[in-house]
Amino acid sequence: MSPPSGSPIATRACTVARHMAGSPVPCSTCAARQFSICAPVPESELTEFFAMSARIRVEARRHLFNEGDPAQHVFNITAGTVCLSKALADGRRQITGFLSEGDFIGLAHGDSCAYGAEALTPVEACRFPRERFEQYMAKHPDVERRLLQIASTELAAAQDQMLLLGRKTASERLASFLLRLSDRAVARGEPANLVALPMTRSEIGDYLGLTLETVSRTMTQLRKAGAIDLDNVNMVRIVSQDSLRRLAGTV
Amino acid sequence: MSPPSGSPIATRACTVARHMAGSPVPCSTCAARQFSICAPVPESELTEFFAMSARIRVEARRHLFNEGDPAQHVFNITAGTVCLSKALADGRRQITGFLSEGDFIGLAHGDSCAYGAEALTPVEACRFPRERFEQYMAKHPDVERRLLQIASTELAAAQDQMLLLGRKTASERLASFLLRLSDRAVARGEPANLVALPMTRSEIGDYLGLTLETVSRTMTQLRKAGAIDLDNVNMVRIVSQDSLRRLAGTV
DNA sequence: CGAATATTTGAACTTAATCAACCGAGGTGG
DNA sequence: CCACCTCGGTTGATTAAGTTCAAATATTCG
Repeated sequence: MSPPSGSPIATRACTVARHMAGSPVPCSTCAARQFSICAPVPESELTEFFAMSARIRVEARRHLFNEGDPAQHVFNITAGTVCLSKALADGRRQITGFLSEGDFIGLAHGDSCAYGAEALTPVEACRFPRERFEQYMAKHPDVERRLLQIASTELAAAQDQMLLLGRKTASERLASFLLRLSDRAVARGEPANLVALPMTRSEIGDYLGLTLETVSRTMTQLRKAGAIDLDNVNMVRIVSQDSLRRLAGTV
Repeated sequence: MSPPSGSPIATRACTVARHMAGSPVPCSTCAARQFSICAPVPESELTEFFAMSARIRVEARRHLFNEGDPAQHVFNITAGTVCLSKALADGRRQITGFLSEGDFIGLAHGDSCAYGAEALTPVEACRFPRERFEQYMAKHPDVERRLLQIASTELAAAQDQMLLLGRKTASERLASFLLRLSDRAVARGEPANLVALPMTRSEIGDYLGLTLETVSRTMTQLRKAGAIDLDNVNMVRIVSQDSLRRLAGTV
């Protein structure tokens, strides 16, 4: 499913940095990814970039950081799936996004993390000390510009999600969700009609503002309506893009 | 309510530009505003900035632009209140934010506007041609950096809103909303306990993912609970910050 | 004053949440 | 190896929160 991210890379040679070197060989993990921080950087400055990066691995179910932690690092995911979430005092939580290879974490930070980040699968990531990353960024407007692009894209996605959460019905939410995952799959060169769900029903619920039961029921509805099929619990086959799109309203 | 924004300013001398000149006199409309694009720019480059700005006025209920329009301009609001919204085909809509003096519109644009912008009150704004603004920005990393800050702040706000829309009850939503407005009021030097609502119940509903009836009923609840009082329909007096905060959960 | 618009309140209804039972796959230990 | 346990998922019955439809009351503005 994911590209061969176990390929021989020096432990500290993070994929972001490699890509930034402008190497003609596209980086195996972050190449052409929508959110990855890719910008050409002269070879001479690469050492500096290498020096501040570290490759980390996080087991499934472990947290990269928690809501409220001091914001010490920024990350570029190179493998696996991460979810970002905010919680209320009584435990209700909202997942604000699912991230995978090529996605960047570290925007929207003040001094402390405004959200938590949890690995849903085993995760690999490049980690940069936040402060040094920002100093570096200040010297490289290209990187800053790329980050502004990323932020703008995320903002647009957040607005779509607000429309979904505020105004869509359960089936519209789930249909929209599956279509987005399908688009993502296409963007990374996978077939459009086969959507993997690396997250549980409960996590989908926390993302869509529903309960896990409603997610399950709605999944069954979509199946009975002939829009999707479940190859297994976490592999959805989209049978009819059209009916799914009609069910979704938009996005 | 709003600061004296009718003070003598040359028609094309937009407040953003004035502030950017690093004038010791703080700009009457965008000074110290959280989202305003303020950065020191040498006097010599000011002409260029003036040249591309225009001061516009928009009547209440009129649109600055519609969802789907080609994205031609960016704006800095200098007076009045604007709402940004996205709609579904059948008319359901989600308001993604209320903006007022000092707020910037123009992030998250692709080639076309991802959302519409409507004046809720008479509005004044500085308008910049998008393309020229971006060229200018490219030459001034300071402005770009400021915009990244803005985007990050908006992203954090969007995540708060997702938590609100996905997981909070009606009274928690309304309480959170009033507290945010109160914080905004404080930020502009107004009293914390007196919150003006320049928008209708229906617009509040479209922002909070509720119907106008639920907004009205919930307002009554909060009043009966002794958390707020209604001086008139669009002026809320916060009687007990504490109970409001307790009702809100967070934010 | 009167029309138009916004708000409040009421009653019936709908959607999704809650509570609860059951199913099935995967892993553990006897 | 198999019984058992756990965890995630599905399905059912009931309930609650908020929507919808409807009517009455304020408010604004010409």
